[in-house]
Amino acid sequence: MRVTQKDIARKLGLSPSLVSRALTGRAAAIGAHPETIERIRREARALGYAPNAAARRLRGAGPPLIAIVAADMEDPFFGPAIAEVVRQAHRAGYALTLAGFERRTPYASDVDALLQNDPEAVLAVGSGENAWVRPFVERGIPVVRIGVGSGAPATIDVRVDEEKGFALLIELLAGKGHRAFAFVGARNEVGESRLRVARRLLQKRGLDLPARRALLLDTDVLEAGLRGGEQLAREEGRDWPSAILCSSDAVALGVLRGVAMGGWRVPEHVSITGFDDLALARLANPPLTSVRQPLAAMVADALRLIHEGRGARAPAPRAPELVVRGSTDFPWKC
Amino acid sequence: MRVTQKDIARKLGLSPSLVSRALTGRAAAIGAHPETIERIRREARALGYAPNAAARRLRGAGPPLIAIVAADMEDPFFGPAIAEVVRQAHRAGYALTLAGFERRTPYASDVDALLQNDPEAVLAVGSGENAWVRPFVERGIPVVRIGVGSGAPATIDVRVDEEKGFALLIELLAGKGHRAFAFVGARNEVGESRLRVARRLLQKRGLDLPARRALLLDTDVLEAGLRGGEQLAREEGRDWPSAILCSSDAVALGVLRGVAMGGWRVPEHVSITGFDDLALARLANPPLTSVRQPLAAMVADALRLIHEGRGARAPAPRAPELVVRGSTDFPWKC
DNA sequence: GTGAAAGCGCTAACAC
DNA sequence: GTGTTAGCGCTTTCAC
Repeated sequence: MRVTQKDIARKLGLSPSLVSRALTGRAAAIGAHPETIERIRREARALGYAPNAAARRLRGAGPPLIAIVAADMEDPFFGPAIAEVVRQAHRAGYALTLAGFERRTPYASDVDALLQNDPEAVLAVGSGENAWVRPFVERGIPVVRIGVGSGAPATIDVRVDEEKGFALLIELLAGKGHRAFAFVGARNEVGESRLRVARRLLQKRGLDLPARRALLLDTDVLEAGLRGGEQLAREEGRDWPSAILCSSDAVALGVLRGVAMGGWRVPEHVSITGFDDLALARLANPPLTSVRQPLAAMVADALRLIHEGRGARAPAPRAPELVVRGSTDFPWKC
Repeated sequence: MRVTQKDIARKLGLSPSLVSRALTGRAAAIGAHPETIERIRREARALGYAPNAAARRLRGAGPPLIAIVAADMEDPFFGPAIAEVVRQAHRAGYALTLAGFERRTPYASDVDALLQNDPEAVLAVGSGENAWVRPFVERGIPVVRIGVGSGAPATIDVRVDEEKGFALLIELLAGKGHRAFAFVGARNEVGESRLRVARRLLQKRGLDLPARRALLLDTDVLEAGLRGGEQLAREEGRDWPSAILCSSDAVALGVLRGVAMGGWRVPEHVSITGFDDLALARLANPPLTSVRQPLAAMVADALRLIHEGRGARAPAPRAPELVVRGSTDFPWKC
């Protein structure tokens, strides 16, 4: 049997309420005997007492709960992102519960499990579709997303400034003389959003992104990069793209491999860029030029929004930082 | 306010107990009026009722809880591993709670949070040190680990057959004519365990693994590979190792980059192998020869052990499967 | 076939 | 300074 406050009270000949007060620090304020408090504390430690989280929550006490929704944990972005969420949430005194959705659009049972835990807020990590959000909104539970949400009802999104990010990348590449661009991503919210942004920025410079070079593939991110890279490298004619923008580092890793399979060398034949700047980007061959997502700041934003509660509005997108590595160079070096 | 069973009962002019029975399916067995049951169900749906998990747990009802402990979520192994755990646990009807430890040896507060949730079992994902396990063992809560645990008290470990894995890799390499081996890993349970295994197997073939080529670095896995690879590539003399065994794919990705920085080409100058066969292994440049960890089977083993409860004994290690890719070839091709 | 009542462990308002 | 009591939402005897 688990040790309860009642057990401690009985053993010490005191009342459960006093034990509760002593153990939650509310006793001194009330004016309890310091010595009694100490006795209680000691006994609790001796018996290995741990408060029952379910009872606390039922009572409305205890730390507020954040339900984390992770849409695609196979994506290398998620580990670091969730790690950061865990770190910060823990420091801020939140309890966490994890829901991994098997499919990108969750089953009802996934959502139910979350609802039953009556979270203070839901934190969706990564981009995705929003239909599942409705029951939470109806109950007044804020749903904050780190990433891009699509569809109704809207989530409160903490975003990186994709406009800024691609502007940096395109400036770098255009400055080196690149004129023929391609884009590869997975067909999901991130891919679609970033393709839109990249295309617009290219057009502003009078650079075209023809449909056959704007690839959104219906697979996971790693596979999308691989296939997209291969597909581009197979393209006939001599007007190959000299630079490939990718929707994320995970995609870019696949593209690096894909174009290598097609016989292209990076960056001699083609320059490739990522987005996010995962730890892995530095280890790619060649190391990946990318744009660093300020993850810690974004998680902090998200927790602040959750703290603010229902009326919170999405903050300004966070500016990313260009990280130039070996995967980009002048076009057609050889 | 949340909708409770009492609300439904009041609205329908029934008692809370009948509502409870109807909603948990225990009503028909007792012999309640089918029509009443249907009315209750309908009303619950109409009001958007969701049972309160805290109340259920307090009562001792509701699904059993597994606490997941993830030691190092930045390691690319964790995303896929946790994804698999979530999938299977969900199907088996377990609720999950996540504890991310900030440090590999957790703070007391991390452990406390877990204890307070009174889990049915703890599932440690990935290898690590065992000191934090004591409070659970004392309370009779089984701690199952997917990976290698070190120190007391022992966890129930679901392991891949490392002996078999390295035997396959070494056989492949030795068969190609490699005689000079090196090993790179991070200084943690996985690295140490796999180095031991690899060294023993090499010795059985009369192959030496000199200390200067058996590298365990005090950093995270990605960084360990990077530094280890660089260090090996800097080695003077002409008796360079022709093959580098890595403790995991994550390490091998770093080594690929590290040796490239030292000017070595893979596999022309040196062959490199991973361990785990992450999705990323296929995308490395060159693609990584590795050994596939049967993750799904191992997670299934872990859940079975949890189901069996206290007396469970560790199952036989699962045999991995060799996956040969481009990072291994004959020695000194050029 | 349905309801009343007790209790899971904890906390807080209200005694004394 | 400390104890008594009620109740969070749910399930389960036990009674009718």
